[in-house]
Amino acid sequence: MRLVMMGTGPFAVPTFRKLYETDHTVVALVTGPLKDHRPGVAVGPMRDLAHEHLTPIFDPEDINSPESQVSLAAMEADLLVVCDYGQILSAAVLGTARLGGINLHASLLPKYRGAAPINWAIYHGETETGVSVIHMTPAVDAGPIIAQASTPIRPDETAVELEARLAEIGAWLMVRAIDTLQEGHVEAIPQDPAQASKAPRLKKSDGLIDWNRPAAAIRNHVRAMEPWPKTFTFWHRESGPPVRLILGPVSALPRTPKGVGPGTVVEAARDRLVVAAGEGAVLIQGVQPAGKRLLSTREFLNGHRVRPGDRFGPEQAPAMPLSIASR
RNA sequence: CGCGGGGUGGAGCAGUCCGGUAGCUCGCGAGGCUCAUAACCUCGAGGUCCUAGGUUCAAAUCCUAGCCCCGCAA
Repeated sequence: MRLVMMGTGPFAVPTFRKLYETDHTVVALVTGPLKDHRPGVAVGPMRDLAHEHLTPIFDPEDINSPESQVSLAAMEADLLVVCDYGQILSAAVLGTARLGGINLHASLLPKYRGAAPINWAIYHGETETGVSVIHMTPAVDAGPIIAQASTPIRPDETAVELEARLAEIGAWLMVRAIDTLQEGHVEAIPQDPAQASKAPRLKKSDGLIDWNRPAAAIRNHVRAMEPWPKTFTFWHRESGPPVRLILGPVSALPRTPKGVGPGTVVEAARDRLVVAAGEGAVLIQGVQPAGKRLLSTREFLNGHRVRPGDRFGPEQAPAMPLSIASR
């Protein structure tokens, strides 16, 4: 079949690579426009792969514009293979290929529809997720499911690690789906809207830690927000403005410190930095101060006088120890 | 010219505004204490304060130019 690959981000790379190992023809790569044209800026693995195989690149600002549709139609594709592309395709665009488009989505649809399914799955403490290949419809991530595969989420797996695994599984699933499509007999299963949930694109503010949540939830938060926006909090000192800290790896400690409110530093010595959470406590194993690289807790504490009793929390509202009173 | 932070013994930082003896927490070395220790005590080594020029009696600190590193830009 004549395939048009549509993808931009790293999640699409394994799928794109695998297409070249099939008997199908990759007619073109459709990808996001280059943002920074300065020399020396990497153009990205998707473009590199296309160059390597002498595949033409099409990178319109707006894929749904009439001009873009004309260009797509001229490719006379059988199928649009879409993965981590970044733009929503109109019905007209989907119609430019004989069989329409299929999309690889990194969740067990209908759960976690949207741009950041991996991150939100980890954030919510899911122990299993997967990939789905759907037939594309104008409603985002809502088309009938052609193929699906699940995988467990390891307890300490970060979003980056999970994404890499799912991309590989997804590439394999995509190729299988394409082959079944070619054979013509596809039993696509409609999604149950009642089971649907949302996984919206991440915002920087999604990285702000809420120390009132249980320690285990904070740990999930930290591993979910990789590689962006990361999780951060503010260290409120006796003197000077609050310092923004990006958290490195953290562990959840089961014991809830007595007599202090969530966000209070309960230990700050050597290589141990422990902060009270709403339930349990969080052991911070690495810290990145604003404008600095990631420091081990030991390095950080050598240079910064964090003391037990200091508060971690949002930038505003020091939220003086609300409850010296014990629980 | 995208925005911002920074360059001070091996690590992380303070000192810079307001020029005047190189400081803190560690690490390293020697010794001591201890049944013992990542604990504690004593002593010690180790620094062109990024570079070049300028101002000055005197520059880590002020002025000018440059180099390099990092974070955020989704």
